[in-house]
This record gives sequence, C-alpha cells and structure tokens, in this order.
Amino acid sequence: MDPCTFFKCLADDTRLKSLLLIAKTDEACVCDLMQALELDQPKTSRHLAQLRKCDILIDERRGKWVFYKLNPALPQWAKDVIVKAAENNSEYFRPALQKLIKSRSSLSCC
Amino acid sequence: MDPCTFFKCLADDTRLKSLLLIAKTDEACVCDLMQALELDQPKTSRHLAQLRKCDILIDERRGKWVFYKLNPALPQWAKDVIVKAAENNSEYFRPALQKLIKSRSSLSCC
DNA sequence: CTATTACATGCGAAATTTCACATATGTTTT
DNA sequence: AAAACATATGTGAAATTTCGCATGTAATAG
Repeated sequence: MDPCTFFKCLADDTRLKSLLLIAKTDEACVCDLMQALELDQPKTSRHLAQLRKCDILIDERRGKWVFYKLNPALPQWAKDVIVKAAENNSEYFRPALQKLIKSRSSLSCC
Repeated sequence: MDPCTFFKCLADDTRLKSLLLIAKTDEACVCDLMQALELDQPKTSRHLAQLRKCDILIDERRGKWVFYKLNPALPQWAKDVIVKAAENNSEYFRPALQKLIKSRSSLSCC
C-alpha cells in the first residue's frame, strides 16, 4: 500500500466522511451513506468503489444491500490514521453521523 | 484544521515525501529537498508553500536559506499521522533520504 | 416471468490540481 | 552598487479528479 495512494483516498470530502462514518459505526450500506451525506446514488457508490479498489474497504452483499466495512487486512498504521482522524474530528462528520443513526432507527431502510 | 484539507496536503508525492523527510530529519532547506527529490526549484518551493499556508510546516530564514520544519502547533493527531506514516513507509522515501544525508555530508550546500 | 429495489459503471463535461517557464524578491559576496 | 545565489510567485497549459446523467447488473417481491 503506497502511502501517497492511501492519502489520496482520504483527500476527498465524500470519501473521508464515508470512511469516518464506517469507522465509527463498524459498517454501513450504500443507502445509509447516501442519506447521511445527502448525496446521489452514483456518486456515493463511485467513491466507495475507489476505497474498495484501494483495499481500504471491503464489501459484502447481504440480500439487496451491500455493506462496506474497513478491510481488516489494512496495515495497522493505516487503521490508526483512520481511527485517530475519526476520534479527533467529530465535528467534521457529526451531522452526517446523526442522520445515519436517525435513519437507522426509523423503519424505512435496510 | 479541516481533516479533508489536511489529507489533501498529504495526497501528493512531492509534498508527502517532503513532509516525511522533514519529519525524519527535523528540518530541511529548500535546496536539500530539491536535490533529495530531484525536482526543480519552483516545484519544490510551491509545494512547501502549500504546506506552510495550511499550517503544517513553518519556515525560518537563516541567511540565504529557508528552513522548513513541522509546525509545533499542529494538532497532536495530525503530528501522529505524519510520524506514523514516516515510521511505517521507510521504503517509500528511503532513496530520497539517502540522497539528502549524502548531500549534507558533502561540503556543497547549506 | 415481470416489476421493483439497491447498487455499479461507461462516458463526456466541468472543476480542480499540477506543471513549466518566466520573473520577482530577499540575502550575501565582491 | 553590481553580481550571484536561494527562494517565491504570476500565469496559462496540461494532467488529473470529480460530477452528472444514462444505463447496466444483481437480488428480491409479486
């Protein structure tokens, strides 16, 4: 894992917020993230695909839904970067996190 | 310090290598980094300027030379990211580090 | 089998980033 | 003061990234 490639993956608002949300909540499906970040479906999916191709996330289909989570095979330093970023920038993605929690507690999705 | 802006700063080969070299050697002047990374002067200077404007580096003029070092006021998590990246990716910037050490031990520069 | 829901991707346009060259600024040397 | 050296920046072109829309694929529901 080239560190420059890794940081490029974190260097976009959509990808970074998606990653931090997943780091905080263990896993999320595409529709969770779409709603939480108020993005359209192709945009959400494309950024997740990039994180998957770089082996930062893994995906797992469960029925109609695809869930993304951190790749357990990620080098420890890279996991640390993501976790530290999440721990120290809660304001950055708090609104998104609250929407995600809210939409999960409703009966609408996944 | 917006985390996305921070990661954008690390998401470029020139800036990342410059940062990791500075993290490893405490400080470096522009001509050090030019030679170590085999870059032209404006390119080197411009990337350092970006890191300075984002408050990741501070600069200090000493005579003809300008030395760059990590901003001590950086949030701890951000320092940790840089240090961890340097500790765990030595192959990524080893050739540059060796050139830097070599050019310093010669009498040519700074 | 058809329709619907959830997600992925091809592709050209738009936006952003990076680069190269020229030139400007600041410092020392002579 | 002039020349030389080290660094910074203006500017437009080139490269890369991101976006939006249309379309494709996979799974479930009826």
